[in-house]
Amino acid sequence: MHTLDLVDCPCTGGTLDRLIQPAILLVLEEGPLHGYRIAERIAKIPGFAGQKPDVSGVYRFLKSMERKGLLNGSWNVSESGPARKSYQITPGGRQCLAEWTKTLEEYRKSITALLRAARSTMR
Amino acid sequence: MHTLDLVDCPCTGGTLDRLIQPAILLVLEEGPLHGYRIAERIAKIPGFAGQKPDVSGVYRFLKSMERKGLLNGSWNVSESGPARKSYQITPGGRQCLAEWTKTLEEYRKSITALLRAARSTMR
DNA sequence: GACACTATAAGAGCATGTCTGATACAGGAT
DNA sequence: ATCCTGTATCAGACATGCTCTTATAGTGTC
Repeated sequence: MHTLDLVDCPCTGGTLDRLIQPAILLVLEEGPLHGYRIAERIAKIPGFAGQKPDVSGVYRFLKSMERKGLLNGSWNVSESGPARKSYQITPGGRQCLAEWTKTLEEYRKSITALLRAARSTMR
Repeated sequence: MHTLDLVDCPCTGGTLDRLIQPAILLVLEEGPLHGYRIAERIAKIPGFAGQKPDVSGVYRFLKSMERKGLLNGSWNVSESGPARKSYQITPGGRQCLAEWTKTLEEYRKSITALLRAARSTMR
């Protein structure tokens, strides 16, 4: 019998994130920070398994979130090292984060319901 | 003061699904069914708020999941009504569903951690 | 000088979700 | 008979989000 190759299957979780934006808002709620540090900080949130999210994606989200008015960005031309763009959360960003928590709670309910149904069906 | 328009913002949950594939597998675990009925059955899972998923997407997933060997499809040329394609879960599909439950449990942990962090930060 | 690490960012490609439209059958209302 | 609604399958197009690759550039180490 030959085993199915599920390495590239979404069931292994490769396509299941979508938490970067609320994570960014959450990290910036603690204080202004620049892209690279934000990615490192997200990795330290328990449940993210120490995994730094793709920084490329983080930069893209920072840009789009600044465009939407959720963040304010400002360039720090430091004396040493490359220029860093520091982001700060806005009142709109805080509002968005509050909305995110409601949405994530709903979402967690759906997942819990699915898991419960799976457990009762699969035996 | 002008309020931010968060209608199209992902924080309202519009971009946060990704549960259709495990839901399909779960429904088919109960017995073979065709696309339209699968969508209706998914809507009845508690936590999906009675909302039928986009049937167009369901059909697309059924096709791709059949290609991967997770499902077997067969046409029912019924005496009345249009032809229906009935799908049945395969052993590979069961394996995939088992993997999905592990993945979703991990995912739920991440969301829980995010929510906990948000609650402690936002006060 | 080569290499690793930090830092920002654009581009391409893929998965997923949604919307629109095409096709077709069935039943009821006008 | 014609229209409308509901059932049923499916393709095309578009937007969003994630990943991978690549480019640029400064810093520190060997």
